[in-house]
Amino acid sequence: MEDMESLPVWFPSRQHNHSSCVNKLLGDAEEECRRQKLRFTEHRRKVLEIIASSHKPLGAYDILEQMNFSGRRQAPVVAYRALDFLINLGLVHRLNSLNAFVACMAVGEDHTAQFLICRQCKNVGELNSNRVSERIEKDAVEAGFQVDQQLVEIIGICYECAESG
Amino acid sequence: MEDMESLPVWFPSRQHNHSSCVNKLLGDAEEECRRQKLRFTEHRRKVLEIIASSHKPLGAYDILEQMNFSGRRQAPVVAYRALDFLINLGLVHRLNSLNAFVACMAVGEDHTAQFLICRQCKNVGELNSNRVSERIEKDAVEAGFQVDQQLVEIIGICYECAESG
DNA sequence: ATTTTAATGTAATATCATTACAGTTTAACT
DNA sequence: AGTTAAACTGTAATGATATTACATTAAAAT
Repeated sequence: MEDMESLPVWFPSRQHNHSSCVNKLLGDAEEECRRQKLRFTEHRRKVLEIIASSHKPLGAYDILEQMNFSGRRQAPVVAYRALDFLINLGLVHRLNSLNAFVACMAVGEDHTAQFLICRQCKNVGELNSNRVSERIEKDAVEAGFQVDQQLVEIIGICYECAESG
Repeated sequence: MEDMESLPVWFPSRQHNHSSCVNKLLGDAEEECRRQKLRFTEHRRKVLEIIASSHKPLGAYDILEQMNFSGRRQAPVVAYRALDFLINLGLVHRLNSLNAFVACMAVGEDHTAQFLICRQCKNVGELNSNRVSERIEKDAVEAGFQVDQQLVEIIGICYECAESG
């Protein structure tokens, strides 16, 4: 029988307002850091802000460019260090098919991040379907494989792009 | 109700003999090229041979090293050109989480390649579960997303590694 | 205050992949 | 067979992504 739970899907709409995302994520980050006694430094805040301001995936060097305070360009490792930190905290995801990064849209909720990547508008959303992750888990186990991590990236066309031709 | 079809899963066993894989793949390649009137050149054959001789994913530069006839080292683009060709033919897959390449173990069979990557022995297999791909397709569509391509990489521990501690 | 741990600054280098263009081979077409 | 077009190769340069190493500074723990 079909599972009838609703899908926890998220995709940025055209009239979507970024600043609320940024605020939410910064809040989540601060709370999470307080809880885990981690330091939310300037670099980390800045990188999170940059990523959260875009629902299109950003490369590490794109982020770096936006980190230039007063013309001073940071070394790549500065961005990568902050990214590692944010990824470990679950605030940022890495898209392996694009070598790029997006803000997590389901912070806190326990989810296997399944990404919806629109190849037209380049926006990225999350389809965090338990049905998918459980199906993968079950079939892998049935095949004798013990799953530690799932990586699901779905490339296609989002609703708005499909509508507008 | 549970779908009872058996899973088309493949994973290299310890006593697995590579040379039969190589032969099968070279045969598949020749046939496919004849059918599509494409040229199966020396570079392409060599790259396929190298990849098929390993079930551990190889980076482009690993492959390149093994292409050195008589000490002469090839330029990277030579490997990438052959890889592109073989990937388009469906004989080789790219693992996005590893920036590496493996031979396809289900040539001809229509499959969405779902990879099982053992983080201990580094071997890679294919779990080509229609149940998984259909679940992804359905849930994405339900979420208003039109799927062109699925990318599923499952990282964990294979049966033999789990057994041996 | 002192010690320890974590984060930063900076430079260098490693790794992965593509572009550009001239030359050659193969296939297709009179 | 000779000509043309298409595909493949050789070679060099460069672009894009990511990590290592190590000295210094800042923060937290004792």
